[in-house]
Amino acid sequence: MQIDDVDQRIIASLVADARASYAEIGARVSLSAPAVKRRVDRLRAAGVIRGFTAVIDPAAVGWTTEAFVELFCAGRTTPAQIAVAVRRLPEVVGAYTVSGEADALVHLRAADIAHLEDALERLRAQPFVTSTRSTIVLSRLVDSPTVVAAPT
Amino acid sequence: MQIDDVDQRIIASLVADARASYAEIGARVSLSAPAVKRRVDRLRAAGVIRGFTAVIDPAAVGWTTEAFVELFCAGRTTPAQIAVAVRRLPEVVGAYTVSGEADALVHLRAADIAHLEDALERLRAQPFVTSTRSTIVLSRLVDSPTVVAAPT
DNA sequence: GTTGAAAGTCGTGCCCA
DNA sequence: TGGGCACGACTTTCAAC
Repeated sequence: MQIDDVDQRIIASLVADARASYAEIGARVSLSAPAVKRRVDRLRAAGVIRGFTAVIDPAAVGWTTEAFVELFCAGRTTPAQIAVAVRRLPEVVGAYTVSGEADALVHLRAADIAHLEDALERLRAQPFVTSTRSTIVLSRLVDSPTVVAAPT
Repeated sequence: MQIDDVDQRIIASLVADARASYAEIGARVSLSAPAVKRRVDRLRAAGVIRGFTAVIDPAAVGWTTEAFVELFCAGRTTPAQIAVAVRRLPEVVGAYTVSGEADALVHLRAADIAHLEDALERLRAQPFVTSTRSTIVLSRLVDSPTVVAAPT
């Protein structure tokens, strides 16, 4: 899909505040509210904008422990298999196939160490997982929900 | 702050759709729109809800290359120093101090390999960085913007 | 792409239980 | 706390330009 820089600025506006009114966004990008709505509808239909979400403080909802787990998988494991498996764990907030020694990197978020260990156990129970290497997060320095190009 | 399970369900609603009206959320949690608004205002003021954002397809905006970079830092480097440095790079979408060999883990998102290399160079230019180890993301299996407890 | 008008919905402050 | 009401603003869909 073609995205011009007006679209970019609309996206940046929505990333900064997803509850902004179309009139408000229009003022920032010099467009009328109906014009903004049409562009947003088009961007949503095209899958560029996947949805709108609230950014929650993980600690406030009791999600205080995080880890990154490197996954080492059996020879003929496909990314799709890994994807299916990790999506079953609600503790998984991110998962990627990666270059290097490990086959995948899984980002876990849990209530506490015990919960984390429990999730890790379920992850290791997958038949294709040969071994794992965990790295506990000590503190969160940056955690942008999404970062998009230049603002207004 | 005290969060009851009505708050939890309101949060879950907003995470699922940040543009839902208060009346809509109220219908799901059996509350009137003003009551929902008051709770949301309170949650925002308390920092539980940090804001509302759009979930963007990174590929659609030209952000196609990702990497995780392990940072090895000089002896007396504080997390605050690392935080300041990584926040200066717009390519950083996440950064954490971690247990294990490395001191920090930085999640980068760039337009392409050249851009990634450029960002990495700027990261390595920090005086406290003694060395880095990069892991390129081959594919994104899961990338939840936020995951919160049980839905409605 | 724009404007302007229509009807319906929503946000939000205020008051009462 | 919660709900109800009221007013103004916003959304959304038209039409016509």
